[in-house]
Amino acid sequence: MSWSGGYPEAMAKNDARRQALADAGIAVLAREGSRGLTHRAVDAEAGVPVGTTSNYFRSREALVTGLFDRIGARLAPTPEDLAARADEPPSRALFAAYVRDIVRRLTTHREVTLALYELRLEAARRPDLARSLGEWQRAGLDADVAFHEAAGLPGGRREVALFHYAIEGLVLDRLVAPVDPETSTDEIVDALVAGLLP
Amino acid sequence: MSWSGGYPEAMAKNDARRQALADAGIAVLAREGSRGLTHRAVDAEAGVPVGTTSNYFRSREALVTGLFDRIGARLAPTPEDLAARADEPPSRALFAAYVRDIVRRLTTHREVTLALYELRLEAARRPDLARSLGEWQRAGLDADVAFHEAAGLPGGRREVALFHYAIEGLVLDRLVAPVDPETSTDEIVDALVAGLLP
DNA sequence: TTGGAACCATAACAGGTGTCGTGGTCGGGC
DNA sequence: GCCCGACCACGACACCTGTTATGGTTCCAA
Repeated sequence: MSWSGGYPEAMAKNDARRQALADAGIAVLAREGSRGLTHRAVDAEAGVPVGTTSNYFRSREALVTGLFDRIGARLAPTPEDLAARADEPPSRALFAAYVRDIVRRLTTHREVTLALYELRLEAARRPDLARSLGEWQRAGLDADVAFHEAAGLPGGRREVALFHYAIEGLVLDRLVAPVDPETSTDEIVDALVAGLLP
Repeated sequence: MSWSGGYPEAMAKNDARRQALADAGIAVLAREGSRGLTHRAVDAEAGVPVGTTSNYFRSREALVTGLFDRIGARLAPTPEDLAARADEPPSRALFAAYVRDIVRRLTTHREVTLALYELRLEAARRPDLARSLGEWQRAGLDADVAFHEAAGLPGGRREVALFHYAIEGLVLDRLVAPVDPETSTDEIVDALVAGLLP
């Protein structure tokens, strides 16, 4: 409790290792939940000696923040994701395919997506995290709106946001306990697009 | 819900107290997250001596299950909620009002709703909880579908499920970090109804 | 070669947590 | 009256967690 002597401010900076630890943390977060996310659990998951995670992320708060950054990086659409369909003429069908891709990406990366929901709840009670999360989400929405308008599709920010809500809810449902398992995810997405695209 | 058998033997049975503890647990779960949900924390929240929660819910798993039961009870629509608008002629506007009510109920009971999301994530990694949750959700959807059809509104189970997804996502967004704070929640609900009701 | 800085492994410690046991209190039936 | 069971307060204990300290290792520049 005597930090007056001054512990060297230097913190581990090996970025590859830090990233590996963050990935391990995401895995733990998805598998064990917020409750199981501890320094030692991340150490075990990453197969590194006890204490390593503690060296890289001084406090649990720092660890959570680090995970959030990494999740953002891992879930961000790759450039080719965006470019893939850029040369096709815009259409409702194209948009539907685009949204299907997003949902597929999220449900496929179950681990990362669940970890993100977990962090979202953490943000519900940590204002600083909420701010970061809000900025990140809004930036994502901005990009979606830009894409939307560049494609000449109808609807503005408000309408694109509707998809955001619906997709968030759909993915959570599908990842945890589907209420309507008979209907395929793609069908649902198509129905959403049919209704919500003006 | 199907597990209406007795409590595990040799356990406290005072239902009023058990319920009070569950409510305290919900408060803790919402405020501190899954991580902060401990027997002692519930004791403190409920203002009872240390050990009480442990007496009523022998293990943490039992505690979580108990909370889930209580949340179900607290979020279930009261009969008058359902009957309130039953005598008005069915219309899109009436349905919109109905959905607005639901969303308002969820966002107002921030505590309970956040706790429910928390449990949902817990269910993502505990199959037995996922089963209970699935049954509960499906029962809710059944009721919604019945109401929907009784009101003579267009659309079946699949369409009602779309509302389920959209509302889940919307409420989470609103409770944590709204991406589109300018638009009022009621406006959003109206837009969803306009689009998703066939 | 040597100095030192960054990086890493390990230990230590104070506190928190799940779980079980044990005795005490209270109220209603004999 | 008294006794029995339900209900409850409290303590104990082994384990886990966050955090900090410290000494060793590696590697590059002087």
